[in-house]
Amino acid sequence: MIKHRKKSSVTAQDVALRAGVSRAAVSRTFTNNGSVAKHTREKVLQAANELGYQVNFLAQGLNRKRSQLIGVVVARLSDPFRSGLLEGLLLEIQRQGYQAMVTEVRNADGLEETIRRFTQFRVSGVIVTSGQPPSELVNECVQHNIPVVGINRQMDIKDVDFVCSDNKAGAALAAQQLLESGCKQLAWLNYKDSTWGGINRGECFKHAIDQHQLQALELLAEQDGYQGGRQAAHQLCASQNWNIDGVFCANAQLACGFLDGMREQGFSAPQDFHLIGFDDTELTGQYSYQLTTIRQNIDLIAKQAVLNLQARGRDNTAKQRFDLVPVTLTLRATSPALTD
Amino acid sequence: MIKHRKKSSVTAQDVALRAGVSRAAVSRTFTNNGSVAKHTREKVLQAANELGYQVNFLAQGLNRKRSQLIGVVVARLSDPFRSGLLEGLLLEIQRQGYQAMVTEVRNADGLEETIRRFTQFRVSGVIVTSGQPPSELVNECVQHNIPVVGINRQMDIKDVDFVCSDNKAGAALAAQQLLESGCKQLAWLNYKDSTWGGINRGECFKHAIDQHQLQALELLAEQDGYQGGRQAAHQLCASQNWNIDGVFCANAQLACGFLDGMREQGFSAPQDFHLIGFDDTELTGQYSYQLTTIRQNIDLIAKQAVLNLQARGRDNTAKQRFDLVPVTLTLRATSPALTD
DNA sequence: CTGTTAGCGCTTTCAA
DNA sequence: TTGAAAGCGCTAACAG
Repeated sequence: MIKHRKKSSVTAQDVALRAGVSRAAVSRTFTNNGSVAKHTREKVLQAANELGYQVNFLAQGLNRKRSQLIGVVVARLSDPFRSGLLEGLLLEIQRQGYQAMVTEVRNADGLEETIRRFTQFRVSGVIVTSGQPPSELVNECVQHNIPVVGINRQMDIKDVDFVCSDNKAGAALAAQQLLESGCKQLAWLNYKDSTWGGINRGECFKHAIDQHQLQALELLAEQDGYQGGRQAAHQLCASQNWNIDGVFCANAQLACGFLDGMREQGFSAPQDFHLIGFDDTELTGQYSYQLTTIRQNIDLIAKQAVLNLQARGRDNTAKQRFDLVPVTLTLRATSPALTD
Repeated sequence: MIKHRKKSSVTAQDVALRAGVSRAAVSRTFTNNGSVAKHTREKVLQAANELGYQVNFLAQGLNRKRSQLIGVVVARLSDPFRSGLLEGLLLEIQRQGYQAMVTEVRNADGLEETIRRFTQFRVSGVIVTSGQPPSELVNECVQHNIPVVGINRQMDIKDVDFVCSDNKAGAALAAQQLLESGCKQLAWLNYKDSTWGGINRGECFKHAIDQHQLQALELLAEQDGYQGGRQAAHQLCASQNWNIDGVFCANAQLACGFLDGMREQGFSAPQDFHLIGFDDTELTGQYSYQLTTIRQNIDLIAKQAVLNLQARGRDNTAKQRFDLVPVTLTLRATSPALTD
């Protein structure tokens, strides 16, 4: 009775044996690395097929000192823009033949731990969509030759590439639209502990209307997201004789909340005021909102992020990059197209 | 001049050398596996600290034939429920000390490729929140001793554990609420190519009202999501003398779309009809919707899923599990609480 | 409790 | 173009 030792998985050795070649030949055909004779290659492929061979990525990565993993840091996926961005990133990462490791991070400690974990898996790159990577950690990545790219983050870290929606252009578009629509009293709504992206948009907005000798009232929501926007609206209405007629918001959630908050008080857009958000999520297009927004090009952002990772993977001496991704104005009901 | 060879990363060997112990001792202290004298342990820890040593997970996994990775299959993250579920899963996966690999899958081929990739990384488990894993692939997992759990999927695959919201209870709650609110003509709205979860809810709903000698009109949306619901409403209104006064929807997106669609035609809930959705996403609670829904307990689902993975990892001979996670009725404006 | 040893499965020089 | 051989960094018997 033959003891048929059941191996848990087929290895390159098994394939080599069956194809009558060496382990090296198998490796070569599967990585398109060295040169393999057409004939050998076919033998290997057939044997592999018959055996159901699959490369062990752990072993491969260990050897190459680099896995085909890309680490992605996310937070607050409940925000549709953020989940949309993640979706875009996943698609692009997969399209380029990588596999995404994703971590939800709640605070700076979490970020640190996460990035450390990423390096332990020898990822090919790290994409940060939330939080500010501590420069010490980034250094660790650089030492391991792991490229890091930040999306919509403050661009103040050495050795990290950034891709960011063109907040300045977006703010200018919003300002232009509001002013050309005849708004006289503008306001800017943001979460009080906003991320850099929001703050940056606000600064750009103020700067844009400053050109017209105007100033924006600054509304700071106590909470983030929908509820924050709603409460901000309530507060605004509670204040005596407010006369705002044009509002620009740091993101779509705030904007929708603000719109609803105003509605609760009996005001609506565009009748009583104009409203422009930022992000253009699915929600903003819905009948009950029909929000005019600045649209971020998620696909492009994702593509650019992965591209940067790859580029720096090839040449880590490249100069730090700051990519601005164009945004567009999506006109809907809350600040409709101008009809000359 | 000493040639100081710059090693790219610190290995257990380096730590061992510095601490004056063997490589094995280092391994032991870091995996809490064998027994280590307190003193040795401390020496190792200190040396590791000084050197900035981090376990190489690729090597560890290769050796153990199992990485601390968990593969998660997702789709259509634009649906808030789905992104919420992913968030819950990420949190739980991390809490249990694993790291999530996530793949967005668009079709059956993609699922197959993905699961294969997961096995190549020797994941500790696979969580499928979208698509139906081909049983052939599942077999491959089982061979590699990789547990698979499906969430809200059809429970018809051998060797896969399932965790699923209690659709039956949810449908019953919805039916009860609608009937007790005085609705006489019920309808059930679903996407025409719905996933199993939706279909199952519908069947349960029909069954529930059947007990009261009632039948539900079946509304099938041509599209999924918000727009599908909206169009379904338009279609309903276009049909002559419809007299529906209570609607149950397969998910929140459809429900919100339906509500908006009806509003566009001049009808609203709860004045003209009652409406209950399924999922209870952030959106459903917003002022403009205030949808009464059946709430799925995402945290529990996530917890249960990871638990099942772990349990089966320990004992893969365990009996196939079908876990039902309780749901609750969240009463809001579109079908308000009964006031006796 | 500790060190020695033999791999895990793959890639990659280096000669042939 | 091919094979032999030396690791990648870690774990897990096994013997002391």
